[in-house]
Amino acid sequence: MIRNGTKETKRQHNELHILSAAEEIFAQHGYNGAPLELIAERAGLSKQNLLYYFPSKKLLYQKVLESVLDNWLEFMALLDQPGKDPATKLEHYIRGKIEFSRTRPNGSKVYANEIISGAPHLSNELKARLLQHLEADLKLVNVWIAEGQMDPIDPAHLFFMIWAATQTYADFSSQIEIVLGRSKLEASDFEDAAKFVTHVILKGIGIKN
Amino acid sequence: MIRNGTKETKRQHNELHILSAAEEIFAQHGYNGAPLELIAERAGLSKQNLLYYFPSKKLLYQKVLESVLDNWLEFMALLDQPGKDPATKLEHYIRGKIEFSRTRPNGSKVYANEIISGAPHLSNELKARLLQHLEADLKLVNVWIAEGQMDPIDPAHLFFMIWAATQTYADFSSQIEIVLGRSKLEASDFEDAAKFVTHVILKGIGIKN
DNA sequence: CTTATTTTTTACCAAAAGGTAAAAAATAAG
DNA sequence: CTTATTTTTTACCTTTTGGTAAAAAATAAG
Repeated sequence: MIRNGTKETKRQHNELHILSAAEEIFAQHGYNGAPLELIAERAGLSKQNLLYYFPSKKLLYQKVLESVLDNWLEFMALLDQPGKDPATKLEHYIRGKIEFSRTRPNGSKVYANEIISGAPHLSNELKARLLQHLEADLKLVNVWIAEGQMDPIDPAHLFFMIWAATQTYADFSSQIEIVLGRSKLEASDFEDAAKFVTHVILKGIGIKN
Repeated sequence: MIRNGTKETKRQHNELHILSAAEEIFAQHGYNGAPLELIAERAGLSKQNLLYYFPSKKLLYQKVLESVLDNWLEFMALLDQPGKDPATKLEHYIRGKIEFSRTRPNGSKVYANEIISGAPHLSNELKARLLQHLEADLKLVNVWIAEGQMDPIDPAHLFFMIWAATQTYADFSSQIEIVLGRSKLEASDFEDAAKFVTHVILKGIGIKN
């Protein structure tokens, strides 16, 4: 068995390339509508060669999903956001989510597709991980409410709104592009979005700052 | 040729039944993942018989999409909402969208899937219809801003937020169910959602009332 | 009752697509 | 250079699935 760096690096390189191609094609065509051949072509190899790295379509898809969720959860911890007051932490949280939509729109779309379909491929482990992270965030918001730093709203719905309002710039980009008259959303559009969402939500839940 | 009411009614009845089944199956499996046979089964007839009413899968899908969008646009006209002041009109608008999510979740999912995939089946005619309706709503909000009845925000982003925050209760229901610990969202959940979204958005854009 | 029309069923078909098996080629190790 | 290991290619195979053609059955018209 070969264990040196070079070999491992080449395999990893190929795998990352395939995962990236898969994320794009799955985002555009959905799980069922994405032929392995198209993913392989985008990754620059043959379907059979792709199957050598990922023995099945389902497994490839799950790896993509896992990678996306890992990335998504990075931005999840409200407590870990810079700043001390709720206003700063929430703004960073919202900006993190918008940034995710901007830099990884395909990942967002794959995830959205999966949830819309009833999350048939999402493992219980991933679901648990998501819930666990959210628990901590819900608690923190409840503390803020108890301290009178914001209106007494239901924290769960707050997160539903933040997720929806930020992800829409990735998932529904084709619609937003039409409305804004863009061929593709630009950095300034995402900045506008971040400002807007932050303003409305912070003010809307009565954050004092 | 037979032109009496009974015959026409039977055909229409079957077509509506098929459209309803298709909406459900397309929502759950996406366009490519939805076999005609499954739709036919759900509608209570054979695949070939379904093909008698809708000569192709694409055509069936487009009819579903058209029906959903028609329904969606009904709730679009901000001006037509009851009430005189911005607060009342906006609340009705938001509640209409939430009601759409509650009563036609499958339609919402089909539409979401279509947009996420880049709207490959959405005709220019439907897109134009959507834009036209939105234009009027954007103008109205701009008037409200000019009159100093609300903060000077970008109306387009306001609508993106309202759409996202309301549709999420249909499209992402599987995730929301997990977080709220429900096996299925209940009427009270939608009422909570309507109250929350209305509160945060009206307050967030500085509506005076 | 007979004929015309509509609806449903039966029998197929061709293309797409996921996956397998094994040979061939490339690469690394000794 | 020879051998072992990894990667790529070639050749198939099977199932799924959208769609067609025509016969059969049901229904309505005269």
